[in-house]
Amino acid sequence: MPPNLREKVLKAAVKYIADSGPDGLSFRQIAADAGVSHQAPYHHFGDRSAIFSEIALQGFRKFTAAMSAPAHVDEDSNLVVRMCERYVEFALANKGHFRVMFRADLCHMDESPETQRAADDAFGTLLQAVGEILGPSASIDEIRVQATAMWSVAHGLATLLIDGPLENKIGKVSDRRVLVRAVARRMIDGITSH
Amino acid sequence: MPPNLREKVLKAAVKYIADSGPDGLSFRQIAADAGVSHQAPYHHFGDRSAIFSEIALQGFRKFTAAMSAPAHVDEDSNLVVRMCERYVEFALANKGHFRVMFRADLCHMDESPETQRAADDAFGTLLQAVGEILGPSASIDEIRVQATAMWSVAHGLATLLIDGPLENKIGKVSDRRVLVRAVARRMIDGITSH
DNA sequence: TCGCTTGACTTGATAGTGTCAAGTCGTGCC
DNA sequence: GGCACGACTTGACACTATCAAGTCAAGCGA
Repeated sequence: MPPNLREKVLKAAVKYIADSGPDGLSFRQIAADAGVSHQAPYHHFGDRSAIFSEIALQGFRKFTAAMSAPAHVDEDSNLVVRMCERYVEFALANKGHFRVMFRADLCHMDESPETQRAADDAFGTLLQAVGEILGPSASIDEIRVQATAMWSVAHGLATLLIDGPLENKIGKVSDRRVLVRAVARRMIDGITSH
Repeated sequence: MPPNLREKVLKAAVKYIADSGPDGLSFRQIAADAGVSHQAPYHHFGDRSAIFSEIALQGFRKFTAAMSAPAHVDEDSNLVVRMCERYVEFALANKGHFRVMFRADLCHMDESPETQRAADDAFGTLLQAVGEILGPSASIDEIRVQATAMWSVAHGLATLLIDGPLENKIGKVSDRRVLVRAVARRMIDGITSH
């Protein structure tokens, strides 16, 4: 009866994870909600970890697309600030994907090279952007350190905002933007004044 | 027969989490390993989430202690760099605790006010340290933003190093120190040149 | 000493879970 | 007509947390 059970299951899983986290996720419950037998989803994903790999794969692709999209008019003019902002906004807008993307214990990257490659691409996007800022004179090591710095800030902010102690303290998008920009500004000042 | 089952269970749980993450943790398995019935641990903790709350509580206390310890001779002279370093080193040295501390879904802070308070204390330590750096002229908002920036960097680095894509890339303590210091230096430059 | 609580368990049962192993059933193809 | 194959279903297994009763020794007031 359902035109595409696979999509339906995937969507339900992402929604559940966004609401309640990945741990309580139950294949059987999803199957019951979709009105199919408890083994129907298993047919499409084979394994509990397979659905997480798939979600992570989608997530990394969406992530890379979001990061490398052309600059919008109401975004910060600075590239690094913009990327930090996008990183955090992506995480907040795609909780269901983001919560899985950095959980190696769920994804089993080694069994899903596609997901691994999508993750590498995502990091590549970051490296490239930082390389552009620093200019051609920067060493690969320098770029790597700066990219790691930027990534850490954005990732730390995102996780603290989603699951951490900042969870309910900064709910409004406008407030979040102010915070992210303020934090990222410090970073970029540090980088360029180096 | 065992002098203190509670401690034994707690220790086993922390070790398991450090090795394999919190998700596969089984009360029954721990009980079996300890040579007691499957309900014995349940008597001490009442609930699966209770043991996570306890671990988080211990973690936050150890964390606060580690952060506010007097400066050691081979540490960076800069306070913020030192705190970032300690943060990351704490996370790496206490994976079992750290993995639980920022997982609100596991801890149920609202049911364990003690753990909540310990977490607040930890954030208080950070705020205080940043306040000292900025001096008495800094506004509370400014301190908060800077503390969040520092926290984000340290937290992002720690999580990326423990479970993220940097997991196996920077294993050596010496390399880690170089990276953390380099990243933190950018931060502090950004803060003081503000 | 009797009765009673209380802490530290044990035993048994229940519901829910992922996963293995067989079916079933309609569609398309040679 | 025969047959493979995708998309399921049904049934069973081992494992899990959790509820509900025991058991059993230590401690204590009367």
